[in-house]
Amino acid sequence: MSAISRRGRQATPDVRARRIPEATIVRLPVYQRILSELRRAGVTTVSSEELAERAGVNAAKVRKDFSLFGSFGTRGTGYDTAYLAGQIDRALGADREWPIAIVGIGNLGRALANSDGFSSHGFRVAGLFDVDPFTVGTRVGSLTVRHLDELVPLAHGDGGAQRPAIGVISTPAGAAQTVADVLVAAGVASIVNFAPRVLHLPAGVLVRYVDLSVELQVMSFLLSRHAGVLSGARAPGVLGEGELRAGRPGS
Amino acid sequence: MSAISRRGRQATPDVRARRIPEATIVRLPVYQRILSELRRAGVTTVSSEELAERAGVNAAKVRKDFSLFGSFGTRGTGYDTAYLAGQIDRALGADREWPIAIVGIGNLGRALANSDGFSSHGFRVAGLFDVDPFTVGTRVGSLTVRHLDELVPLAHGDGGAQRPAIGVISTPAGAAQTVADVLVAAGVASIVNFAPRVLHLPAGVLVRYVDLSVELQVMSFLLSRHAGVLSGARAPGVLGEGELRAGRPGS
DNA sequence: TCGTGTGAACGATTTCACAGCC
DNA sequence: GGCTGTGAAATCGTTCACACGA
Repeated sequence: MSAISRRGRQATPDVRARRIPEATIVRLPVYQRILSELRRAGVTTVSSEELAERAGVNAAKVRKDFSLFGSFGTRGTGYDTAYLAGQIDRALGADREWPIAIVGIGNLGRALANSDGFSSHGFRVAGLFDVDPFTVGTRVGSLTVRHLDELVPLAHGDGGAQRPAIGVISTPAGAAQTVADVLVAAGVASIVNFAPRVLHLPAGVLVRYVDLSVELQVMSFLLSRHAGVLSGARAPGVLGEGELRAGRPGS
Repeated sequence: MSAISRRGRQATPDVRARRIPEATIVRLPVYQRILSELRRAGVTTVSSEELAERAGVNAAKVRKDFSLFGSFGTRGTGYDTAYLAGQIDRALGADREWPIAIVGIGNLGRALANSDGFSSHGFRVAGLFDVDPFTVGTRVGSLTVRHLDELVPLAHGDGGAQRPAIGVISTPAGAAQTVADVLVAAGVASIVNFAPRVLHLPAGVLVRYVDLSVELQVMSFLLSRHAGVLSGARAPGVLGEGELRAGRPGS
């Protein structure tokens, strides 16, 4: 029960060891994007207020988010856009190289392979895999799609030099668990799963889920409640009037 | 300051008027998916424990989530899978019809148009729009891609009968704001934006954001911290050892 | 004076723990 | 005896409000 034995408690004010809320991490890419735009426009300094406005959050949140990583701003002036961008990159690990393997080269896999978000911030699409004989061998961007069976030997050859840091699953739901097993066998310990399936994996493997239809479902929930309000008793939904800007950016 | 004037406060225990945490709503689709699998497997009853295990959350959360909508279970037995599934559908508005328009028919738009998540739970892809002359006129599934310019007249003709309930933006980031403006002009008051851009919209328009690369960036954050741990001082990241199952399903 | 950085207050969500019902 | 439903406690995240430094 000492200050250090309890996870999350921190006796030292050492910024590098502070626990960062997941909510903060998710906002960093949004700030980063806005900083890029500002820098492209030649803006060298920005206040938490201005940044908050553009990100659709409030200024206190912006300041608190950054303060978790250190003191990046200048009182009375604001934040230096270039310096701040560099610090966010460092916090997100965007200053390293993260080779990605995408498994499942349907429309979604292709969209991901070609997307900016998968080819910047340190990410590099390093391998594309599928099992469909009509897909294997085709080219997507500058890469040729290989058969999934090649993944394990590839990852173990060469002392693991070709092993991807992150595996992305963009297959139909039915194939997701099998693909995950292959990724684990290849020694890939971080998986981002776009298939709507909860994966069962050995402890120590990191998984993050992206479900393309959740936000649609959240929307239908909100619309139903709204409709309910229009046609009957007042029912406060998730959101009250006035702050209808929901979803990720926007508080 | 009365019980009803304060948003979120509720004097009445009326279940239909209770404020539902967004965190709960986001979990409902996951429960729903698991229930479908169980039902297909012929399972008629499930305990909160079992469901929690499969969803990667804890049992108390499952029970609390459902209790917000009413008492669906039977003490000593568990939940009836069919009945529970029906209740979740009702809560999510999946018992109504939600016509969707997808704007931006690249790989992502095509993936969404063909995905199960956009053709079940009450959703129906009702229109596909783009501005690229090589894309307009092509068929995707059973629909022909139309020019974005057709959206506004279509939505206003016929007394609004053809107006989509939800607009989905799957264009490049640069086009997102313009498309959003068109959707608003068409009278579409709910937007799900897959483009990495914060949208500026009139009050009253609901927006939800899906950023395909955030989870990748969260992953690189986690991996950096991990690497930091391996090569230096102990730093508690977002997650401690033992509960590495992060991302959406999984607490 | 202006705007950051941050304790402290607040609000939301999760977890605990157990009473109540089947 | 087993499992739900739920107040109460604990935890986590947001917002306030102001001291402090440029």
